[in-house]
Amino acid sequence: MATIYEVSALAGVSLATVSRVMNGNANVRESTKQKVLEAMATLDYRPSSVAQSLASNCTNSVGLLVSELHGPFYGTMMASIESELRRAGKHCIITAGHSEEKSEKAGIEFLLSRNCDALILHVEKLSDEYLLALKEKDISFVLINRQIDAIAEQCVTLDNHLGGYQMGQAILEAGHQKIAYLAGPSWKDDAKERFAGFKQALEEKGVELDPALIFEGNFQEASGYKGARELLLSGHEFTALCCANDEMAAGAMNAIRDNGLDIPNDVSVVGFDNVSFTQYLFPRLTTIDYPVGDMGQMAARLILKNTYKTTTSTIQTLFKPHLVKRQSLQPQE
Amino acid sequence: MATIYEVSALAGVSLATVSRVMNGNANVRESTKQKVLEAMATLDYRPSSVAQSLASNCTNSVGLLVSELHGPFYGTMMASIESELRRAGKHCIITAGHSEEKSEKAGIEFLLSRNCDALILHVEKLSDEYLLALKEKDISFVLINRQIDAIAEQCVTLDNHLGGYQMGQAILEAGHQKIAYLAGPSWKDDAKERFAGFKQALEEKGVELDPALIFEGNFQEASGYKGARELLLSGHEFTALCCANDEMAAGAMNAIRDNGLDIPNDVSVVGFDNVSFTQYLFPRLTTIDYPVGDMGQMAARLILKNTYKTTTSTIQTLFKPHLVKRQSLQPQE
DNA sequence: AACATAAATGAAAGCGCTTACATTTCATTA
DNA sequence: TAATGAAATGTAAGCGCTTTCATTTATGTT
Repeated sequence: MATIYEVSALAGVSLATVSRVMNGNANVRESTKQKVLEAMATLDYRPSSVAQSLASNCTNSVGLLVSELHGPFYGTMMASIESELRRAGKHCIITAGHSEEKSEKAGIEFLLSRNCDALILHVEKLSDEYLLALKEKDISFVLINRQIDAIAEQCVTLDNHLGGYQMGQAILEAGHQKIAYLAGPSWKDDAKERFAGFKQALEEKGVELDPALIFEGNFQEASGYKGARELLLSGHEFTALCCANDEMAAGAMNAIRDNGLDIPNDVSVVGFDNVSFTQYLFPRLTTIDYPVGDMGQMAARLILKNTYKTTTSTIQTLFKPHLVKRQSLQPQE
Repeated sequence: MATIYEVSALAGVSLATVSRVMNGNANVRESTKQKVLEAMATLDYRPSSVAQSLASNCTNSVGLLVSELHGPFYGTMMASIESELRRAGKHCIITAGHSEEKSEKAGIEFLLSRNCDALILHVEKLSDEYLLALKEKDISFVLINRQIDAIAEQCVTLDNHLGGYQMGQAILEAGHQKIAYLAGPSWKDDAKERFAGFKQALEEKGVELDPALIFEGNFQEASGYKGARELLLSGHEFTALCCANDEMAAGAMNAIRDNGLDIPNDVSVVGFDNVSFTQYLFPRLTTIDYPVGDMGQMAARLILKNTYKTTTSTIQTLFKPHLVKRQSLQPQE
C-alpha cells in the first residue's frame, strides 16, 4: 500500500501539499494539483483512514445501537440511517442492546471504545440519568423513540399519543363499541402513550373500555397470541381488537383464527407501526404508520448537523403517525 | 481524555509497560501491573482505538456488505454475524449493495476505504472475476450465499439444489400432481439451483412439470402476487404452488385469496427460506429452512480464524436446508 | 560469591496522516 | 523597480499507541 510519502516523492511536492489536495484545500495551484493527482493514480494510492483519524481526531464513524439487528422495525431504521450517513461519507458501526440494561450499557461502551464521533441510540431499559450523564461527558448522541425533556433537541420521537388516538378514532368511526386492547409493556413510555391516546379517543366519544378486555403483552408475537386467546376465552365479547404493535397483532390474528373466528367478520384487528410484513398478513392489516424511515434519516441529519456541521437542513424532532386503512378493520353494522 | 502518557507517568512506569498490561502481555510483574491498572482507573483511561490501529496495523473491524439492511433475511444474517464478531471484540461496518453491480462495487470500495481487516460479502451482481481480483489483491474476505470454486474455502453456501429437491419431495408426498412453480430470477445461481433440485425431485417420481405453470419472478412480494395471479388466470389448473422464496409466497397467497380461492384447500403453497414472518402468515407457511443465522455465524468464524487467528473452531462451508412443515401445504386426496 | 540465564522494564523509532507556522513565489501597486 | 500583500508551498511537530532492541533486575546454579 502506497503512503502519502511515496505520493509526495513521486509528485515532487511536500506532504502538506499532498494532504491539501486530498482534503480539497483551496490554496493549491492547479498544475501542482494535477501532478499530485497523477501520482496518486499511478501509485493507486488510498489514504489510510486510520492515520487520518488519528491526526484529525475524527473517525467519521457513528455508532448505532438498536435493540436487535433483525426485525422489520429496526431494519428500516438502520437502512435509512446508514444510507443518509453513507451519503455524507460517514460509516456506521451497528450493535445490539437486546432490550436489557446491562447489554445496552455494554453496547454503548463498545461503541465508545471504537471512538465513534457520535451515537444514535434506540435504548429501552437505560435510565434517563445514564443518558444525561452521557451528555455531561460531552458525548454527542441522538435518541430515537425516547423523549427526555432536558435534551429534547436531540430526541427524535413519534407522537405515540396521537397514534393511539388515531387508532381509537378509526375503530369508533367503524362503529365498534365492544373493543379489546392488547397493550404493550406498561413500563415503556411509548406503550403507555399509545394506550393513553387510545383511551382518550374512546372517552371523548363516551365509549367505555372494559378492564376485562385489556391485556398487557410485551410487544412480541407470542404475547399477542396469548393475549388474544385469553381475551377470547374470558367470555367477554368484543368486535374489535386493537394492538399496540404489529407483532402482537400478527399473533392475535393467529389466535383468533385458531379459535374458529373470522377476521374481520367476527373481529376486526388493528395494529401499530406498519412494519413491512403487515401487507403479507391476511387480511392485510389496518395499522398506524410509524415513519421510522424518516425518523432514522432525521436522526442521521441531526448528527450531520451537530457533530459534523456538514448540513444545514432543517430539523424536526417530533413525527406524526397516521392511519393506514387496509382490510383487517371492518365497519360494524 | 487521558492518554497512555498520563497513565505511564502516574504509575511511574514506561509507555511500553502500560502497553504491555493493556495487551495482557505476560511479562509484567504483578505488582507493577496493579500500579498501572490503578492509574488507569483513577484517570478513567480508555485506549484510543485509532492509535492502536495505526500502530498495530489492525483495525479490528470487518466490513459487511448485504443487499439491504432491512428485510428478514438480511436481518438475521447481520444479527448473527455481528454478535459473533462482537463477542471476539471486533466491530462491523455494515453497508448496502442494493443488488446492483455499481452499488456493490461502491460498497466494497467504501468498506475498503475504511480499512477493514476483512470483508463479509453478500453480493448478487458482482462478477466472479471481480471477486477473484479482490483475492489477488490480498484482501481477506468471505462470500456468503455465493459459490466460486476457485475460492471454495471462503464461500459459505447453502445446498440450494437439495432445498429445491426437498420442496419437490414434500409436495409429492402430499399427493400433489398438478404443480405450479414460482421461480426466482434465472440469472441467480441460487434460484437456478432451487429450481433444478425441484425438477429433479419431480422427474424422479415421473411427474411432469407443465411449462405453462412456471412463472419467473424476482424474489419480491409483488412478483409473487403477479405470478400467482397470472398462473391462476391462465386457466391451467394446479393444486400446489411452490415458490422459490417466502416473499413471493406471501404475495402469491394474497393473489390466490384475492381470486376467491382458499389456502390450502384449493391450493397449497410452499415457500423457501423460512424467514420470520412465515409464522405470521395465514395459514402458517410450510417452507424450506435456510439456516442463515448459522451461516452468518460461520462466516464470522471464518474471518476470526483466517484473519485474526483467534479461533480454531472447525469450519463448515456447505449448509443443508430442511423442510419446515406448517399449514399451507395440505395432502391432496 | 560469582556467574549464567531468564524475567521485567525502558528508550526510542515508527505507524501515516494533519496542521500551525515559516518560507518562498507571484502578482500588484506606487 | 522596489515594496507590498496574498497565494502557494514546505518544515516539522504532533496525534496515541506498538514493538524492537537494549538494559536492568531477579532467580537459580555451581
